[in-house]
Amino acid sequence: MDKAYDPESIELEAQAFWNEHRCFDVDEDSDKEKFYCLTMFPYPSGHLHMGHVRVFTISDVIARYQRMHGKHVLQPMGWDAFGMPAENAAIKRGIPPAKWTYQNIADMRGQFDRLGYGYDWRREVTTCKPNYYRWEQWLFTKMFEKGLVYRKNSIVNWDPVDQTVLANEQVIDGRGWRSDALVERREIPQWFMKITAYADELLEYLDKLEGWPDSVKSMQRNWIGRSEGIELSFDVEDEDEPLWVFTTRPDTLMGVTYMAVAAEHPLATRAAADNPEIQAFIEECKKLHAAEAEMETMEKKGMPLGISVVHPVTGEKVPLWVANFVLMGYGTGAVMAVPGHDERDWAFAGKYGLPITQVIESTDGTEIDVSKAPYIAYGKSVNSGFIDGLEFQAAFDAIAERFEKEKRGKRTVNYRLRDWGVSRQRYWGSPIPIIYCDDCGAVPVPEKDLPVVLPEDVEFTGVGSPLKDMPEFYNVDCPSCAKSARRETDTFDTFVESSWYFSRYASPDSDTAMLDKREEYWMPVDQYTGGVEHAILHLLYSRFWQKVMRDFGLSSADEPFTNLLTQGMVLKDGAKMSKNKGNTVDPQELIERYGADTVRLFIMFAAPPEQALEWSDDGVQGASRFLKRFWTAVQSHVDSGKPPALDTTTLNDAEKELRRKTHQTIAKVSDDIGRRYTFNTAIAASMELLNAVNKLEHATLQSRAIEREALDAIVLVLSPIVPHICHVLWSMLGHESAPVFEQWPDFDESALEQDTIEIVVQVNGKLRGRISVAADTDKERVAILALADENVQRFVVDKEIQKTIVVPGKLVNIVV
RNA sequence: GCCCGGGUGGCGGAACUGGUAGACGCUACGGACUUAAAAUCCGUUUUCCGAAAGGAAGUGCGAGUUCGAUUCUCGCCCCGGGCACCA
Repeated sequence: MDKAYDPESIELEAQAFWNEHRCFDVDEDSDKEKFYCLTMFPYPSGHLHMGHVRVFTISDVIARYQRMHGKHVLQPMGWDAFGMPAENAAIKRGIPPAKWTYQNIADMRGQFDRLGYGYDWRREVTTCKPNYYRWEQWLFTKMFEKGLVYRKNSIVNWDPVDQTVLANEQVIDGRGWRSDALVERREIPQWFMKITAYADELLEYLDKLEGWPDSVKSMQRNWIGRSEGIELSFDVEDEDEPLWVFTTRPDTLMGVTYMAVAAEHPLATRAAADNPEIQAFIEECKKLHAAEAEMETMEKKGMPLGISVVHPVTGEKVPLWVANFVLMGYGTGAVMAVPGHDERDWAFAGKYGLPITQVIESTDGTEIDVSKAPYIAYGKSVNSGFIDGLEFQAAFDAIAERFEKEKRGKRTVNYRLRDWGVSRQRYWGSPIPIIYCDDCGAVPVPEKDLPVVLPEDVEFTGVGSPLKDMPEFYNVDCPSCAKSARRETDTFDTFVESSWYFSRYASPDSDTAMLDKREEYWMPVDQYTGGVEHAILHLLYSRFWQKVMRDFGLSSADEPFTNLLTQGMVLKDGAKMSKNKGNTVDPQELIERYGADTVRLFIMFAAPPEQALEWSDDGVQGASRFLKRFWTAVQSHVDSGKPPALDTTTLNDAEKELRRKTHQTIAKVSDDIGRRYTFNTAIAASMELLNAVNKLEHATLQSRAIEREALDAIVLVLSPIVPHICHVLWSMLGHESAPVFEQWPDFDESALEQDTIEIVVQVNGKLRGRISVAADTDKERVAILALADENVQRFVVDKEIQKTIVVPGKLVNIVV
């Protein structure tokens, strides 16, 4: 009696085997080529979702594939354990964030194991543990000493009712998500990391990241936003200090008809002092919340400040305005406005009746009317005195020289990138290791006092941070002068933890250093896989920290991730799965019903990894059906006894054909998994081969040998994707070893050769016939045979042939 | 608003370097097996015309380059991701 395919029992059997042989525990081995395969670690929400299943399966397939190529593969797992959801859960259920988080981690670990992922769990990293975050506190104090961190005022969303800082996500239509109160912008002192000091290197190295998708590199390039321009000063009437602005278009300088400053600019503050209307406008600006998308889409508004600014070339007076779209934190907090040649300035000038003048004309003589639309493109200067007739670069240089000579300006490089604000006014995060002393100022916590441990047993109300109500936490002595001082109660942005965890996996137990020698062996990560939503922030911060760690001598790697795979989201009914929409599918239920292999197979088959994946319950059925067919095919093959040895010299055509298909499939799957990461087409090719095996007629003894070769191949090439069933089938096929220990199969070049090939014949690019020719037929002969085709003749007769294109081995196109 | 993707049958997708559009899977329909159902197996399935052979149209919309365009270029529409305190 045949054994039926029972996913659960064979999956537990395979997993027990891997555990027993410690298959996925790896230590440093300098004799072997290492392969560090990593996924973005999950936030321990407590529930495994389809997005997790997708990303971890992709990575596990790559890890198992590389392993079969003889690589020494490290695949670790850990937890991005700090963050807001734990605080929200604490408010809702009254459980302390730490307790909730640790429980979730325990629950999720079991779910991961059931899916058969090959992790080295000895290296598990949990970011909310003091033995982890102490080292980022330590590096922060080193960065403090080196001047790479600093404190400055910055804007937050303030909920006046809950007395809490809100994340952008918690501001809904300008109101606090829980209180429904109108949110205010508030300036508070916060800690910043000087990522801008690395802007040029972060930009330059993008060109060296050949294993990264172009789209991600392009997004980072634009995010850093390097622009070359000139910083120049305008004198302000009745003021000693000039007003500095940065512009990338100094060639339009003569078209300046007004200037604008941010609401927080000192000139605006001064003008508001004796003008209640300006005061009211500035107040209104402060109501806007901090997201850039809001800034860009809001109605552009402004008010004249009653201050005149002197144009540095003409000496004419232009009015100074305050405008809601000028950002204090970007550039100098002031802009020169050229409405004739800038979209936003043009709209603003039109709205408030400010003059619009033309100072650039097109180089090709196109008519320009700046009263109808601004002319943004580069061109030739006009109405511009000493730069008249000059094109962009010449005008740029002429202005730069003049201002530099007069010491009123200089060439500057400006970045869109801003320094990284790492302070969070939240409880569930790593404490920032700083102590404030009235005499010594901000003092970093000395190394011997690290880590600053976050108290885990707290009352959590959701109003402010509990740390602010814990004198035993914040009352400390100044490390420098021993006077009583106050500990920082802000915590780090959780992006700090995720900016270096990848290195810590190499030395997770090191308690004397952040990283040790083992880091040298494993880093950089060879393959990093994660959601495309992290294309900018996480990946840029990680690159920055890697460079900082390198500069502190902790690592010799310039970049953390050699190859990057950004995976798309899992959708259901066209939308992201979420509890709010009620369109979630619980992976756990599916695993119980169909087994881990079916879930793995479906999620890899449904779409290529970079694309969004549309969930389909029917598709899961299909995956399960395929595995049953696969099981049955192997079983009936085994049941009919041991096949004879393969003798390739005596094969009939059908056998040759199947053998060709076997080797084509090995070649295709190797390329699809190893190079293209198109797991869906690799699976499709394997399905085709199985279909061909089932169709083979057993006319000779050799046919069973051919069938065995094909089945062996399918088991091996599918083993990274559906490792459990393949583990058992491999043993059913009589092999003593297990697929995890096997080498990836090679394909036989000679099996791919074909005697006759099919050539497609087109007339005027339209398919009109097919001809079968010997593989070595020359071009001329192919053209003649093509023309002779009956159906082709119908379209060629009575017409003059103008051209015949022959694509060897593929097609003939006859142009009439 | 800005930056980055995507748009192909009833559905998920394939077509890798400009060369046969729709592989593979799902659904639906028809058939076999069964008292019946499930499961399994066989077949059909882009649309239109045609009994068939075959023909016409067709990859979001509009143009262009080319012997030939899902693929390249330009313009537009729609959908998704990111926009610095969600992770």
